Amino acid sequence: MKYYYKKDYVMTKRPEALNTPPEASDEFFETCGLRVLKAIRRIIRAVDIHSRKLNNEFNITAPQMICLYALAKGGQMTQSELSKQVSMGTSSINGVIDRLEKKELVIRQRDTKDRRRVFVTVTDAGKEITQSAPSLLQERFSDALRSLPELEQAAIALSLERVVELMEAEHLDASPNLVPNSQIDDKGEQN
Amino acid sequence: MKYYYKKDYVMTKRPEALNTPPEASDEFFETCGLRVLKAIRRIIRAVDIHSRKLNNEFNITAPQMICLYALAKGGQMTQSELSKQVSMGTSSINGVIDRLEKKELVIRQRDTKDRRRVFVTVTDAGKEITQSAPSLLQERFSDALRSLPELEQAAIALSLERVVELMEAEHLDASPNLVPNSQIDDKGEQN
DNA sequence: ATAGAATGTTTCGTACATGAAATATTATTA
DNA sequence: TAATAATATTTCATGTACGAAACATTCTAT
Repeated sequence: MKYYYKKDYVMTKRPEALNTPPEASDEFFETCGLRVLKAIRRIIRAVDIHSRKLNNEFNITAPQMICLYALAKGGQMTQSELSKQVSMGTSSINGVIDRLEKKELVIRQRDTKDRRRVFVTVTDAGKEITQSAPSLLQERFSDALRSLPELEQAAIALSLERVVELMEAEHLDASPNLVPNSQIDDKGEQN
Repeated sequence: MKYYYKKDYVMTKRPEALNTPPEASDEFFETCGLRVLKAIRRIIRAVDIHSRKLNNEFNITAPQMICLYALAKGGQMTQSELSKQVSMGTSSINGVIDRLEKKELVIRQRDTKDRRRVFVTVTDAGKEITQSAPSLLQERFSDALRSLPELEQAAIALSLERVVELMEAEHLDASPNLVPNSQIDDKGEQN
């Protein structure tokens, strides 16, 4: 029910920290908090710009690629299932699927048993894209990341996940489409 | 000059990794890279959701707050100047200022000397908001962050900034509105 | 002095992303 | 069975965010 970390990657030095810490000086925090916030904004921007570049070069954006990839990997799937897989709201997904469908990388088919459900399936053209460019998403950023020492890669992943944890804790009560979370990560981390 | 990690915050169970390291196995990377990417997407989502919540409760979104705050702190400013301050494109800023202007938290005034320029100024109502709610932006996320031990706060900030560095490296060549960067950070980090 | 370069802002088209409400379908239960 | 509840998708309004192009104004070199 509560958040947790992958068994192997845990912060050392965390036990006493829990006892010592209370008041990190406000001054220090001011710097740090703003640094974090600013960094997040810049990351968001960089992600956006990267996605546009993808779109110019390959006529597919990052969110579209992510959905296509998840569908290719997970097979036929309903939009709400997909939405959990990729951490997006159902209405956001809907637009993305619209665009993918228009490009014929994906088709929608109503379930014949329960006609409320609509399955989304990757077409052959769609599959081709995911195969020929499996790391379009990651691209040079990935190369850069890969070039860092493993330890630092892990540390970055951990920090980001920590931030996610902090941020999502706020919203657990407020996101209608979000499932409790124990549901989302069926295996410690969805996907 | 280089990034480093505080000695205390290292992963457990990873010591051999230090000796093995050069070529992070693709498998390891696969996990790590995807973890990072996924974490980033979730951060983006959390930020967005947080912003909407702000908007519901206080009728002002995070980007609007950020701009207002930057204007209050930096004083009268042109939109392109602001855009550098807050790491957003000029056309994005324009929309945000439109909305702030509509709420009368800000006014636009043409420079009488060089009539191309338009200064944006915070109104009294705007100032009041920035003062009465200086940390609306940060809110509970900040409380959470503040509650972490200093060292971990620092580690998180560092990791995020590392990610920014990696991501922005990709785009330096491709962003028409972006200034070289040495210009942006007048002191290693703008603001 | 004037054509054209440079600078600054705004508009336009597109895509994302969300929550709320509308719709469609199936399940429940009185 | 008929009202109602529950589930699933879609539509709508809003806001962010960007790049390219349109405008407006000033500067510059002829």
